[in-house]
Amino acid sequence: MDSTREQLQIFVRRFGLLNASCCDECCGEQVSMAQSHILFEIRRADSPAMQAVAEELGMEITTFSRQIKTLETKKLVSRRVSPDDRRVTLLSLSDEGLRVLTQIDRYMTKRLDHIFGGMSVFERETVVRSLGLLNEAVRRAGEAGSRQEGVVACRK
Amino acid sequence: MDSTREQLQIFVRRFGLLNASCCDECCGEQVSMAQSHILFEIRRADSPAMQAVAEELGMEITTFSRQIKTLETKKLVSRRVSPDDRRVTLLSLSDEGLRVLTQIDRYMTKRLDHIFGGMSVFERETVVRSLGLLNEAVRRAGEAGSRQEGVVACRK
DNA sequence: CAATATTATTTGCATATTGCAACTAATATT
DNA sequence: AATATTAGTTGCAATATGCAAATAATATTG
Repeated sequence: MDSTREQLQIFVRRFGLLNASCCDECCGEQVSMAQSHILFEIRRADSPAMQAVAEELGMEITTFSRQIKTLETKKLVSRRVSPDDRRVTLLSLSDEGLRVLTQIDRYMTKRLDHIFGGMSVFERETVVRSLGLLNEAVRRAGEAGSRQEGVVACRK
Repeated sequence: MDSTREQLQIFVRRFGLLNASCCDECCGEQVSMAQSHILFEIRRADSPAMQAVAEELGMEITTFSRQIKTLETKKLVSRRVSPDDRRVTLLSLSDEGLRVLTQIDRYMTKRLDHIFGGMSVFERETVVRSLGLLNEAVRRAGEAGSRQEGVVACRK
């Protein structure tokens, strides 16, 4: 499990770099990595409330609020008041926002193709399946209220 | 490959949250996530030069320089001039720095144990092996000069 | 049903992070 | 010796972040 922690740490870091270079080099629009995550998540959920997205991304609602403001200014995201609860703001991608995200997708996919290209078909399948397992496991571990029971006593 | 991009994106994000909550909740010292990555990398390499670490982490050397200054102030990292080239600064963890990092390790490992706990032994092995493959593949794809040949024409 | 509590979101403010350009010091090249 | 390159630092302006407080809408409760 020890080397697993290391493998994960390194992998996640490298993937982050990939992701960042993508947001940088890709599309002309200036989209930060945080913002690309936001776009990604808005697309994934269907007209999600601000709360929901912020939580999923582990972002302070306050920071999130400001990011959305920026994305709205850039005309990549639009908001509307929920008909069910007028406190709630629902988010959706504008056509342009979707276009930008699609471009990022394309870029990432191309990079990933390249990375996976060095593997055998069998390896590739194994890896993809593993990612599924991993995500599922993280989700399961998370929903049991990671904050509370996950807290480890480790202050000196 | 499409769903792979999605799986990866989500996984990396969630792992990032795990990591962040760790830096937060764990050890009393105030260590940001970026800083924990720096500690991690200094330990992994042996007395690496600033350049090397900054590059591995994909951090601007200028930002990195300041982070190191902070970590030095916190007495978690120490620097010394390279005997071979006096322009070069070599980094190493202080005892305290190592202690903090070890604490973060413990915390992460415990969390990971929990996550992997929901899997069968077989699944676990598959996943760990896949991570190895993935890292290897990313490394290979990276060393061929990802910047140049990886660039995809995608400006509108 | 009025008073109170809760929830969603925004804003002010202080701090931390980042990127770029310019600078210093040391080493390499010519 | 003059010039170029490399490692690292610093100033400055732009962002991003966290916390506390404010606003507005909905829920709860006596």
